[in-house]
Amino acid sequence: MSWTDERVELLKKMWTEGQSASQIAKELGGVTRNAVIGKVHRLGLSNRVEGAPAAATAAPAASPAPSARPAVEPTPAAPTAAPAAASAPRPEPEPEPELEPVVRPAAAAPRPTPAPQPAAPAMRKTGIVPAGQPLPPQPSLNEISPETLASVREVEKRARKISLMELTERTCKWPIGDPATDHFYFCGLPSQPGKPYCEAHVSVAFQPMSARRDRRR
DNA sequence: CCCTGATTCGC
DNA sequence: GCGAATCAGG
Repeated sequence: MSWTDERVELLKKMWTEGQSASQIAKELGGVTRNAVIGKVHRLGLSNRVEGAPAAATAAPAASPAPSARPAVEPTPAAPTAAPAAASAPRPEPEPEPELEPVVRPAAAAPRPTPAPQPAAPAMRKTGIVPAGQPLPPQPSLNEISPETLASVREVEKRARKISLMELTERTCKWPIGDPATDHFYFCGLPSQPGKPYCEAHVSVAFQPMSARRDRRR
């Protein structure tokens, strides 16, 4: 494979969108992520802008780049979409240590069900969508704090939007959209170790008891 | 171990 | 120019 104009264009597009090198490599096919990264650098479109959560601690000490350093400042303030939750004094996006493993199958759960899965994943288990209601997966949004909800919506814009077949042990399996339409897909972002969802979705699937509060409806 | 991007250097 | 190997960090 070679870097045809079309392939380079797709590379630029995906890189700009914030896709990872490996994702781009998979999409292009015939190249490894190394090839993609190498190309990215040669094209000089390194430092991605926008809400780049990257910050991969580049050049810790040795950066012998003689003249390849445009001396571009890494953006003073990088609000990595971290809308500090309920008046948080500290900008710590880290999950509270006291976070109870209380599972909240948001989608209809009269009583505390020990089922560690909201709904869609359950579907995955049986491979069958309960014939009853057309849309069982989506959690009842009225029980989630507006902060978290906003954060999730933001994350879902960046979702990889992968298909069922692309799910792996480490991709977020949170369903997005209506399974009955072609606008359905799975989050696909990196899942938290040992959990089926990414950080954002874990936060809505597993909530501290304290965060639970009735919302008028 | 999984992943990320960065850099080097032989081709 | 290319990209595997390697490095460094999460």
